[in-house]
Amino acid sequence: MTELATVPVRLGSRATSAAAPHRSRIATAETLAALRPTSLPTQCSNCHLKDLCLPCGMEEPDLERLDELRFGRRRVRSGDALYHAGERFQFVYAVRAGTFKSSLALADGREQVSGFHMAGELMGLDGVANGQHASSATALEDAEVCAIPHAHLNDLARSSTKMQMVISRLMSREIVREHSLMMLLGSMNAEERLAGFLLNLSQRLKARGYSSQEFHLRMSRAEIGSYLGMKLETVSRTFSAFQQQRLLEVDKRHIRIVDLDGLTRVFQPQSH
Amino acid sequence: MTELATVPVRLGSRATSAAAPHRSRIATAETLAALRPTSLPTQCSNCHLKDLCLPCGMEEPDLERLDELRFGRRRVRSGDALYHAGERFQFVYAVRAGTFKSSLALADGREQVSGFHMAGELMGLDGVANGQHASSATALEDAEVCAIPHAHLNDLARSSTKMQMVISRLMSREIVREHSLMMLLGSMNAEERLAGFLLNLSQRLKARGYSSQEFHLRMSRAEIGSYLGMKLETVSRTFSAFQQQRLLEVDKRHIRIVDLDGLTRVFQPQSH
DNA sequence: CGTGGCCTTGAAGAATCTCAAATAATGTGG
DNA sequence: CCACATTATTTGAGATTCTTCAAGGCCACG
Repeated sequence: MTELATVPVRLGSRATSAAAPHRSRIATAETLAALRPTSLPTQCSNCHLKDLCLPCGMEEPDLERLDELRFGRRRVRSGDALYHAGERFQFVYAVRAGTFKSSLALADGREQVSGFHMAGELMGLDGVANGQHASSATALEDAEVCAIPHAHLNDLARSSTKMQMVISRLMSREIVREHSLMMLLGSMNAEERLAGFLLNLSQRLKARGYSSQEFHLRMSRAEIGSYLGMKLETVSRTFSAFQQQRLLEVDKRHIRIVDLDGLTRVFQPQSH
Repeated sequence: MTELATVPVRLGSRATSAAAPHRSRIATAETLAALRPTSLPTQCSNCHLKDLCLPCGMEEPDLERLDELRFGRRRVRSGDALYHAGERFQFVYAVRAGTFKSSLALADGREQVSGFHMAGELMGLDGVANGQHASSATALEDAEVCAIPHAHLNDLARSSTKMQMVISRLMSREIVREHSLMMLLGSMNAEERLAGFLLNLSQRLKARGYSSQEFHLRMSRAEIGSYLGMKLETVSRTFSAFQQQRLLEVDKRHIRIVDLDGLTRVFQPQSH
């Protein structure tokens, strides 16, 4: 659990207090720990993640039904795998706390990271296709998930139109997510990719109530590089370049977005 | 309809008659035309694509239920769009004949191709997420699709466990497909990408009863390049390189795989 | 206080892209 | 059916981007 208490937030020295992070907290070990030890009855309708996770967009009659869903929670220590590629697919996992990476082992032993997942996001849906997980999921910090039996989820989907919509929408969202990543990989250079990555991260953190301007990366340069299709040295160089362009302030894994518009322009160079 | 009668198969001059294409036909305008004008009642259980398409893996009781699904067919002329990104999502489309590309228009006007689809494959599932199509689908040759109302599909899914499984499995398969494409884009060089692309195409053609060794590309070098994240000149050069390595014989869009093992080794350099 | 993991940076090399030109195939309109 | 415009493809040469190899720094941890 101690591996979470990494870089203490000491940006005050360099960060201007100007860009006031409104009603936002920086995602740290403490906020995570706060969610931890309680052993509530696991019910979606009470969950603090209900607007992000499975129940997202559901109204009372259906939401109630969702509580019929019985599932357990599971802690995963930093660095441990939640599941491995090839294992039998039984559960869909919803992240309660912490961050995960999805990855595949390539033939030659290298690893290809295919996604990062944070609170409220679902993992494992790629296992539906063949009944076995197509990728592995590894915790990047101490984490907790809800393990939802896929069979139950299916039962539930049959019981309500709304429920079914929600589930298939979640799967579709995964497809769309990968589409946009493909665009990133297929047609963008190093700066555009990293900018896109950071903006995406920033938005997702914002949606979770954290600061969208200042955050702590849970993944290494190598993992970012694998995800974005570039070498870790290139990731590092690009961070440095952004810093020099006064778009970011970078201190190891601590990132502060100084010029959001600028970063957005890097990501989407309008016309030519 | 005439735009289909493109390159007449005149490979005999260069192709050794040795590598006998067993029970296989080369996908041509004629085979396509053969499927055309009939106006049968549209039923999945009779469909010649039933082992590839929606009904794949379904047994009698469920298969029968599938025939309750009412949907129309639609012809799409070469170059025309079946749907555009942003349009309201109403139908899932199953390709009956012809080939499509999925693509997104980038901010700067360029196009990013995100997939190619052939007979028996479903298109449009990325629209479930937001109720509007996330990409456009364009016919690369005269084509025909079944337009399946998404609402009907959902009704059907609720009626049978098996049916539901099949549908969610299809969506999951899409996720897995994109995973592997991401790996292609993220960690492979030009030769590995093109080899992977050709091997994938080859397999899919084989599954449809066409020759896996000799086929006609429906897409341009630019489209292949966009899909694989490389420039059209690089695609062309890589084709030439493969030809020189005696892996392929290339005549414009006509491809013959001469050394399948060799091509596979290019794709998957074991260890290194 | 030394070790190992992670990150940064430099310099050289390789892969890919850009620009340019030539060729071939296709379609158009007389 | 021909001249002409158009598009797709191939190929070369130089520019650019990214990777590879190498070295050094920082930091947490034992």
